[in-house]
Amino acid sequence: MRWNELDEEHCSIARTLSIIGDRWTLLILRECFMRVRRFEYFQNRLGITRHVLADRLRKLVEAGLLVRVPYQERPLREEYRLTEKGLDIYPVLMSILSWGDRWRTDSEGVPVLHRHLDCGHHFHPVVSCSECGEPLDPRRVSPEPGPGITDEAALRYFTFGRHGSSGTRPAPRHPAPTNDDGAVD
Amino acid sequence: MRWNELDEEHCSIARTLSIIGDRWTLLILRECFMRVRRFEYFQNRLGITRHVLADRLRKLVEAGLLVRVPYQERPLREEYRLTEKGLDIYPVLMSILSWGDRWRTDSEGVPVLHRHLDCGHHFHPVVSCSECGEPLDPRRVSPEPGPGITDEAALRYFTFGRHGSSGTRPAPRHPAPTNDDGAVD
DNA sequence: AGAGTGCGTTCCAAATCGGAACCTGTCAAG
DNA sequence: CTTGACAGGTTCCGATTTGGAACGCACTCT
Repeated sequence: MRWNELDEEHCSIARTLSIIGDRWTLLILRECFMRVRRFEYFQNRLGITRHVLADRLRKLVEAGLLVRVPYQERPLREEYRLTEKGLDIYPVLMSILSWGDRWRTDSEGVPVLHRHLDCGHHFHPVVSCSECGEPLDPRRVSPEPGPGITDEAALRYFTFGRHGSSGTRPAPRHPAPTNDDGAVD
Repeated sequence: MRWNELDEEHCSIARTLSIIGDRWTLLILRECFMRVRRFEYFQNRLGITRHVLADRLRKLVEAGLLVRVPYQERPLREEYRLTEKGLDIYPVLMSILSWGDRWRTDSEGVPVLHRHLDCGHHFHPVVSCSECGEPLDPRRVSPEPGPGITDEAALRYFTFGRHGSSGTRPAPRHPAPTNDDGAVD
């Protein structure tokens, strides 16, 4: 599968990754949430190549996560601002941050704290169920085919095993879990 | 900044993206949560090049998100299983999925529904504050330097503008917001 | 007139990717 | 004893993408 076919996949994760799943895009969006809006500032803060930065900003505008808003005329200068669609990436960034805080922090402690202005406390983000409010445990979630899936995609995602040149085969038995090596799933 | 310098950044987002911020890694992890564990199945389900798959699996094992667990001897065959560190990526995947469900779903509806086995309902993930439980609004969160940041990184992240060859300059005034083009932040 | 600013584009070498073929143990069938 | 299948890679090559630096352009400021 080539990368530009990804946004035709019948999977919200694949479709989303076709926009934000590259090396620089999420870092650019992080800067946006830090109120960085201009080409030069993105470039200097991130150390990204100007060429790649121009390309990523253009793609983010095309995808509707950013808009160009003029801030002066003569010469026309525009800055990049988050749209609502772009703002809505925030949970993704915070989830990534939270993982990094937990798993990639050295003895010094976390690099950045986040204060919730509504309650006044330092916090970390929690992902929970919209219906009952409980934090999500991946082992307690069951994916099911939704209305927007095709038969072919349903077969691909919901039957275990291989798909492609060699035809369908019965799903293999999972061997009994041997959770003595750090494997937990 | 080159990509392999990213994990030395004093930022949990950059550090995390140095592991999962490439084209394929999150899709591989999505398959892991679907109980896919073997090389051939990853390859057939994702359509990824064997070369790249071998590389990404090796890096995920090195990073501690997956472990290799033997499932037969003669010849030795190992499968890839999520560790707790890998399982903890789940909120990231669900946040990405949720964005895709909201913003990239056509008229057909979402491709995959998720049922929470604890409450029995279809749900979508909500990211909220660990302290007060309210859903997070990015405009109501204030980042602050934490104990693990360096002076240099604090300067970089918390002062607006450019850093690098041309020296520090005063932060520019933000122009008054002109929210008439879809820009919301 | 000359320097500075902001936002790109162009050029080239290096790294990475996609696609296909090939390699290594092992077992089972003919 | 040869052949084929299977699982999990590795090797090779051409195409794409990236990093790094220089350059272009439309202004403004001194």
